[in-house]
Amino acid sequence: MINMIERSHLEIIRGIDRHRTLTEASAILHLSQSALSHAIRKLESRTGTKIWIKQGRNLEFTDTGRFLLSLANRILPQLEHGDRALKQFSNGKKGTLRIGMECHPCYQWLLKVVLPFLQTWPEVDLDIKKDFQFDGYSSLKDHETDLLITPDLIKDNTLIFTPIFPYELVLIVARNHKLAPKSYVTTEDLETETLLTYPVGTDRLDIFTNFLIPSGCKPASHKVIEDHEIMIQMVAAERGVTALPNWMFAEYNETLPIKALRLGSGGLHKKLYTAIRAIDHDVDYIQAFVSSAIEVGETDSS
Amino acid sequence: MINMIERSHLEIIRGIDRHRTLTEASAILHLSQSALSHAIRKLESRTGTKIWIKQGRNLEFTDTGRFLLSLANRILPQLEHGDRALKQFSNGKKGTLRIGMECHPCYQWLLKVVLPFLQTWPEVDLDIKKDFQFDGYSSLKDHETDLLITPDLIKDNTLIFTPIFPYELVLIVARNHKLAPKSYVTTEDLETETLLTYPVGTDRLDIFTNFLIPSGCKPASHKVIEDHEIMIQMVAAERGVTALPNWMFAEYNETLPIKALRLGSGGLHKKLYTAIRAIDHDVDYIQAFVSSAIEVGETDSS
DNA sequence: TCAATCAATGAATTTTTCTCATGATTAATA
DNA sequence: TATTAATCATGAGAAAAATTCATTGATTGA
Repeated sequence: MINMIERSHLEIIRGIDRHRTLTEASAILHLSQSALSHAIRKLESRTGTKIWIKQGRNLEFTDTGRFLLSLANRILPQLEHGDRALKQFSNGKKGTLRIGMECHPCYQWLLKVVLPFLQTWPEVDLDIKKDFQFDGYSSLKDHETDLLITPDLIKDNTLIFTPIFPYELVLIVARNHKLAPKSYVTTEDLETETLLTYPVGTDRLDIFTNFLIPSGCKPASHKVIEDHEIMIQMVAAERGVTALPNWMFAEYNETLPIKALRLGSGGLHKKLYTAIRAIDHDVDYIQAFVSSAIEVGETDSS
Repeated sequence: MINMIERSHLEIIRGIDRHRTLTEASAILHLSQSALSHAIRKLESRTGTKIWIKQGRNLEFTDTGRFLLSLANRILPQLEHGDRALKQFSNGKKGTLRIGMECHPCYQWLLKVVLPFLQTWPEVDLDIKKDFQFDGYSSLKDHETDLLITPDLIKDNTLIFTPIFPYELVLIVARNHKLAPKSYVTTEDLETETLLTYPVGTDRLDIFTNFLIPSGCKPASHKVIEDHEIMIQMVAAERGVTALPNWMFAEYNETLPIKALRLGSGGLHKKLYTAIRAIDHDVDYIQAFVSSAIEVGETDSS
C-alpha cells in the first residue's frame, strides 16, 4: 500500500509517450498490449486517479499521467545507467568516469591526463563529453557526468572544486596585424575587429563576460568556428582575432606568424578547476583523476 | 534481460544500510528475511556480480553494493515523492508546490503571497522550506523543492529566473547610536561594531560578500541570531547593528528607536528572484505563483 | 561448549503478472 | 452509410515470480 510506482509503470508511461499507442509501446517492451493495460489499471486503482483517458482510438495523459511522464524521464535514465554500471562491475570494471569539458581549448591538455589515467586504471572506463551545447553543472548534478572541467567557479555546497592550473586568456592576432605592436589591447581596440570564437553563447565566453560586456564595447563582427586549429589559421591569415589560453598560443607560436596580446593592462587571468559531487569525494579513481590532473597542470605551467 | 534494477532492490539495499542486518530490514519492509535474500540473489545472478558478502554474521557491501546504495538514496526519495503526489492527485489536488527560501528576512513578505495563492488554488498544497542549512539550488535541481526564492542569481540554462522586486540592504542601528547621524556607513565604521546576522555562512551574507570582504574589513564581533525580531530588538537596545532589507526596517521604524543607514555611499542594492526549473515553466500553478509574487512585489515597493 | 543470532537455501505456496480471446469504440474507406 | 481496420478494455486462465516456511550452516559471545 506504501510503494505504488514501479519501474515498469514508468517504462509503460514513457513507452506510450514515445510511440503514441499502447499497442506499439507493448511491442517495444516485449509485452502484450493487455499487460500494459492491466498494469496501469492496477496503479490507477491503487492511487484512485486516472492516468490516461481514451480519446477516440488514442490515449491522452491526464495531469497525473503527465506528472508520471516527467518522473519517468527523470528516473529511468538513472536506472538505465545503473544497469549498465552493474554489468561493468561484473566485468571487473569499477565504473565509468564521465567527464564533461567546459573549457573547449583545453581538450589537448586533457589528453595528457587521460592517457596515463587509462593505463593506471584499466578497470575504469572513460567517457568524455565535449558537447558545445550541454550544461556542465546540470549534467554533473543530474549524474550524467561525474567530473566537470571548467574555468567557472560556482557556489554550491554539494560540489567540490579543485584548482588545476592558472592561465591567461590572451588575444591572438597576426604578426603584422595593426594591433600587434601594442603591449596590450583595450576593449576599444576590438571594436574594429572580427572576433572568432567557439560556437557557444556569449555568456559563456570570457572575452565577452569579463572584457567586452563590462565596458559596453562590441567587436565589429563575431564569427563562430568549431575548431581551434582553423581558428588560429584564420587569425594568421588576418581574417580576424581570437582569444585563447596563453599555453595554446605557445603551441602555435613557432609555426605560425601570430602574436599574443594581453587583454587589458593587467591581462585576463583565469583558473581551471575540476568539479565533482561532494558525495563522490571518496571514490578512489575520481580522486586519482583529480590528483593526476593537478600533476599534469603543474608540470605544464612550470 | 535489459531491466535489472527494480525499486524493490533499491529498497532492500537501503534497508540493510539503515538497519544493519537483513533480518531487521525485512521486518521494516514487511517481508521475510528469506524474501530479501532471494531477491538480491536473483539480481546478483542476473548481473554476475556480488552485492554484499557475508562478513561474520553481518553483511558488508561490495563496490557494487555501495554503488546501488548511492543510487537508492538518490532515486527512492523521488519515487516516494511520486507516490505521495499521486495520492494528492486523487484527492483533487494538483500537487504540492515546494518552496525554498534563501532570503531569510523575506519570510513576512512571502506570507503576503502565500495567503491569496492558497485561496485561488485550493487544489495545490504548499510546503515551505525555510531551513538555514539547505542548499537552495541543489534542492531545486534535485526536485526536492519546486521554486526557490533567492537574491542570488546563478548561471544555469535549466533554470528560469524571474525578478520580483528590488530592495536595498541597509544597516540598522539604534537612534542614539554613534553612527546614527551619518548619512551612510563605510566598512571602516563597522570595524568597531558588533554585527548581528542569521546563522548562515558569511559567504551567504551580502553584508560580508558585497561589503566587508571586498574591503578587507571585519566587524569587531559577529553574533548569530535565528530570529529577526530579536535581532532588531537587540539593535534597538544598542547591543549591536544588523543589515536587513529596507522594507523590513520600515515595519519596525515606528515602534522602535532605530535608524537605517546606507551601506557605502551608493547603498547596497539587491533584487529578489524566483527560480524554477525550466521544465516546469508551463505548470499552471507555478506560473500563477510567480505572477502573484511579482504583483505583491510591485505593490510593496511602490 | 552452548546458545543465540544471522544469512542462505530448497520446496511449497501464494501472489502477481502475462497472455489469449473477445468485446467495444472509433476512424477511415468504399 | 455500411464496412473494415485499428485501438484499447476486460475477464479467465496460464505462466511466472515473489514470498514464506522450515531448515541448515556459520559465527559470535557468554
